[in-house]
Amino acid sequence: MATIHDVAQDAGVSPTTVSRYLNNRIELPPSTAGRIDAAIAKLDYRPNLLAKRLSTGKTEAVGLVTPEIREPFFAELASAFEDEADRHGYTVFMSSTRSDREREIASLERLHDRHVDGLLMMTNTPDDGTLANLIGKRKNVVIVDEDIPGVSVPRLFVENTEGAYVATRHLIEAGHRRIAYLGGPHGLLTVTERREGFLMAMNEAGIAVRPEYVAMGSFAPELARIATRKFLELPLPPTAIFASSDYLAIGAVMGLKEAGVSVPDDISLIGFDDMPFGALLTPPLTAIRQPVEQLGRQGFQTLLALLNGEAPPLLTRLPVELIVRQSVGAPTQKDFIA
Amino acid sequence: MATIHDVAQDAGVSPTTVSRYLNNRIELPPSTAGRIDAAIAKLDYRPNLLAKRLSTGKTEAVGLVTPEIREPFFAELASAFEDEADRHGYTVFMSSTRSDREREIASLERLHDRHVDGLLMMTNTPDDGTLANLIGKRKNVVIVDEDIPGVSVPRLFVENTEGAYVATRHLIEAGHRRIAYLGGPHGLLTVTERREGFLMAMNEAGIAVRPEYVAMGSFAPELARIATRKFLELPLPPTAIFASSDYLAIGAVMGLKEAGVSVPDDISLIGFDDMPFGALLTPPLTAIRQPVEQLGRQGFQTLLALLNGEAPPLLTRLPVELIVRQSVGAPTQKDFIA
DNA sequence: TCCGGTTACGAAACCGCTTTACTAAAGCGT
DNA sequence: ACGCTTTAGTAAAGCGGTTTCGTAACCGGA
Repeated sequence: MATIHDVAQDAGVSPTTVSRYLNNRIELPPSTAGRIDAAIAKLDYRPNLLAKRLSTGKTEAVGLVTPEIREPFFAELASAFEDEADRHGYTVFMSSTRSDREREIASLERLHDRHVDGLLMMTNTPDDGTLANLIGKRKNVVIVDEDIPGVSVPRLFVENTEGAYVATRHLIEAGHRRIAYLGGPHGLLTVTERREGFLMAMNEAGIAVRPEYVAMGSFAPELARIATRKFLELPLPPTAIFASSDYLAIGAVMGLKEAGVSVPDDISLIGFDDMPFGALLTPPLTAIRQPVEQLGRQGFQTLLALLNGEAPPLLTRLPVELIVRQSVGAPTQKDFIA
Repeated sequence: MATIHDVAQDAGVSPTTVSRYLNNRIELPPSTAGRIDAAIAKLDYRPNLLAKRLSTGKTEAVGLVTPEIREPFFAELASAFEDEADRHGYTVFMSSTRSDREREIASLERLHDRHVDGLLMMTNTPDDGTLANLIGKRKNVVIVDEDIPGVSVPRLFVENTEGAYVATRHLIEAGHRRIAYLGGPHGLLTVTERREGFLMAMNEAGIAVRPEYVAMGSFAPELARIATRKFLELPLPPTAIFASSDYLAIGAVMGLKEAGVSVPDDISLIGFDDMPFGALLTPPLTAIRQPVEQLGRQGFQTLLALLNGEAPPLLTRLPVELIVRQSVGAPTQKDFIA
């Protein structure tokens, strides 16, 4: 492979000149510039990025840490993030930690190793302080979607509370009062906030929240399925379920289907996320939509601001939106009797 | 940040010694080794990978080029690929080209720029020779899933023909004879092969393929939806549809639902891919499953073999499997009458 | 003709690590 | 006590760029 020296030699100038010419740090007479251009073309010269980076200390690359790239939410966010990065001349290192703390740490180290100029961090397991501690020592980190408490870096979240509130109101306005809630694992910001939004709407409507209508603990569809079955076996089953994530909604759909309960005729269901598959369910899932694409793009922009020495806001909240499809209806007569 | 020089100084040895010690190229007396270890710990030294790479010429990183990381098929493949790479000490650069030729080319250049030691290439738009030309000049490229004709690098495909054959047989064995086919864009290996498998099974069963039962041209659900509506408006509509991709199956489901036709009572449907959402459809989709995970893992292994100077097979075919769910039934009485 | 200012470019140090080639000192057998 | 082999290291030259500092040549004006 040709180096800058080869080009310089061929053009009859010094490497310095070639370097400066290529980086627009010098104005060259057309004749010289022409010779350099010709040499580059002739030798098919491409600057060695490694060398350039070592020399400049900038990598023009950023990292994206996701728990699991397989999951549509993260995949979509990653896609938008990458597109935005690309648009700004940055390449991105994606890594999928599979929610493994070790791998999360490794990706943070990567930043330290100057692989990347900065990174966008996502996690979905509560931090015991390890991550916070590590992030505290690094620069140029942006946290998205789920919080890592105890560090002061820019964060980008959605309006979880507001979203859950709107979802719950939607059920209440449809006439439901016996509303069940499927929540995620304890200790996570999204989980806490969404639960809060749910409680807010219930309180506001003067509806007491029955403990037997609430199931928390995981985002796994399987647990949601089981919890849903339990709801149905209650002497007085709920007339609606708010699944605080579309994955939980899937589990609920499975549980309802098994029990032969039909949505929305027998029971209403609302999700949170609005993943593409929601529209494919039968009936299509009414849900709170998270602005995933924007989360990715704005995540990069925030990171870029950080890299440019600006001071982006420490906390940004993106709005969510209610997408009405067909999984929410009025409670049936039979429920009023029961 | 501490450099190898700082460590050397602190330990009272030369950088050479530290470097060799860290790379296991030298046996040091415990006292010296201890001093170096202590210095490393004390200074929190981490080797600068950029410098190391520049020096060694190896990056220990590989690239993964996908058309669209948002799509479950590629996301899942990427996840497996990354996991396998990680297990072998490689980090991976993922890039999502959005089927844009420019971006595909850029990712190939990246390899040339020594960003990565090698890469796994996936594309889903027919090549006009540009990609083939570029790949021909590079080393350490593995092609997966879809072919780029005209280059001689290791390829990893699934048994497309066999899969389509099995799917078609499954419909025929259920009693169908009026079978429609939804195919993808022309010029793609998977499309050609799957079509071939379909034709094989039909021929073998002595069933003539009616041109009005075949719709090709794209993997977009929307087109499949429209094609499905057309099938239904035929004087003698098909009793079964073979969607040669799950995305096409989604379109078919939409079209059927709109027309109020029920699956599998009125018409049977079979897909190809077996994406996670297939199980969520109503009814759950019977489909040919592609070994996506294995495609990713074996893709990396093949690449690794290439990097190690071995000569992996130029063509590997991974088997597919029929997953029977509930979208295929017998043709109804009414169909026999019609 | 000489001076000051451009113009056009180069030498060399540096980024942080690896690796080749080499050596001082210790250990060992006789 | 001497030569030979280990042992335990080192100096220096890269890898391929960037950047700081500097200068030779030319040019116009007094």
